[in-house]
Amino acid sequence: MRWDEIGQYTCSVARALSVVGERWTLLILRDAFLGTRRFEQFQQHLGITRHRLSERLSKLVEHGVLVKVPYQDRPVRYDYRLTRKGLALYPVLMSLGQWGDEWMDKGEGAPLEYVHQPCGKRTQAVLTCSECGEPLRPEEVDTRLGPSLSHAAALLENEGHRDPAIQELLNHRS
Amino acid sequence: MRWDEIGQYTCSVARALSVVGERWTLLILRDAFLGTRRFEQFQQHLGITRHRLSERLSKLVEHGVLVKVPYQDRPVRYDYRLTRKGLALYPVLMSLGQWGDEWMDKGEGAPLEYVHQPCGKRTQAVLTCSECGEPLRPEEVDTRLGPSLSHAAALLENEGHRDPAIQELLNHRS
DNA sequence: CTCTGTGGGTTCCGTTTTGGAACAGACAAA
DNA sequence: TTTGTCTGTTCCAAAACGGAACCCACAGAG
Repeated sequence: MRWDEIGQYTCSVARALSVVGERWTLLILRDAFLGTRRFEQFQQHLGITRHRLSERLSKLVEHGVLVKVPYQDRPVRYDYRLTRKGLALYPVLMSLGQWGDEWMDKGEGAPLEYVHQPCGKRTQAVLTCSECGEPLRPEEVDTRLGPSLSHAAALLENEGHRDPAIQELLNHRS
Repeated sequence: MRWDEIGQYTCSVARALSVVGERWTLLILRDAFLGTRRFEQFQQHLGITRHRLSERLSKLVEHGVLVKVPYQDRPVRYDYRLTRKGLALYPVLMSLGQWGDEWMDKGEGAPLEYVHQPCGKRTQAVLTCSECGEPLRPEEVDTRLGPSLSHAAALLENEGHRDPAIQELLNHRS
């Protein structure tokens, strides 16, 4: 399988990465969350080549993660802004940042701090269960096939086929 | 700036990506979280080439995200297991998956479901404030320089220098 | 009305990184 | 002795990337 085909996996992580998994893309989005909107600014902050930047921005626009909003006519100039789909990536960026803060700080402490306006305190991002609010820990989460997949699995089974990837998943009960 | 230098940014997201930001790496880790431990299994599930897989696994081991644990002698064979550092990436993977579920499901619904054992319910991952427990929304979080960075900024300022990236951050108060 | 500056790109070309497939090595079981 | 399994490594063509130069629309200065 080639990297450009990962969007075809039946896996949400793979599908997500098919949009934001290329070099630079997540850094561009981090910058967008920090308020950057213009081509030049992205380019200066990141040191990415103009060509690459142009390519990445177009792809993000194509996938609806960013929109081009004109901020002047003649000559027409655009801001690149996060859409709702783009804003929904906030947890991804925060989690990455959090992990970097904790495990890659080289002993200097986190470069940035975050203050949660509603409560006014310095905050850290915690991933929690939507149902009970407790932190989600990998050992305490059971993964199982969703309706679409288990339906597909049953069909295959009836026909005597077995998708090895699905079998694996079913076996991962341990 | 070249991609292989992004670890030098003063940015936790960049530092995180310098370890897990290459092609395939996050997919390998997803697989690890689903229980995969052996070279062959990773290779079969992902369809990545053996060469690439070997390279990525070595890098993850080098950075302490995975450890090689022998599961038999003669011939010695290793499991690749998540370390604490690796397990700490769970929020990143879950957030990516969540986003994929919501925005890239092609109308089929999420391929996988998650049950939170302690409360017994199907769950979704929510990023919350460590202090008040409310969901963290990008518009409600103020970003500011951490102690290490603001110290560095002050030093630079004294000497009459200004780091454009830091200035940008200070200006992003909007 | 030419000259310089700015924002946002695109073109070209040499260098790196990938992907695919074959090959290697250590042993176990038949 | 042959076959099979697990974990790699080697080699080469194809794709992605980095750097630098170039392009275009327009604004404002001289």
